[in-house]
Amino acid sequence: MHTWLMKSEPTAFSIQDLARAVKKTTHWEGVRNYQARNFLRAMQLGDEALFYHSNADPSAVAGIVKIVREAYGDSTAWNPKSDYYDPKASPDNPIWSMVDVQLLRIFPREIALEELRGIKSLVGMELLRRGSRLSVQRVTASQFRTIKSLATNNRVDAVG
DNA sequence: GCCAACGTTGGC
DNA sequence: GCCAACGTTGGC
Repeated sequence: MHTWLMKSEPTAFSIQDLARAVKKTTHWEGVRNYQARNFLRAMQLGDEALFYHSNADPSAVAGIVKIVREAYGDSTAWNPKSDYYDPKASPDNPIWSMVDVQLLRIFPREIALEELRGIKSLVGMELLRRGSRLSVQRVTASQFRTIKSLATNNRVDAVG
């Protein structure tokens, strides 16, 4: 199993929106960056991803989702009415991919970006890199574990 | 293939 | 709302 981090602006789609969705599942549509798309394509059934609220107050990791369908063509790319429309894409040549994710858990408390920056074992994490913008990122197993335990353990020093 | 211009992301 | 960082576009 691999672990990932996926960003969403909560004003567009929050983890609470996912909790309300049918089967707590959604298409992760609209990724329009090649590196992020390639990560989507590398995802395998059962992989887990941190759900990150970007451009939020505060920006924070809010929970965990599971990949329940591997990459397939992102149909919003050939829908002229979609915000994510790409005239170069078509059903025969999707260009862009999406996966389906299902909510695993909403953390009892969010882990804000500022808090993550204070955790020694997370130094070097892609999310914390200056200028990091990638909306789908790889996360190491140990980074994933650290953040998961932070969410249920207030003793930050225990894992920092 | 270089690189300036432009658009977007996202923290602050 | 500002703006740094980054990716993409397109002229040459």
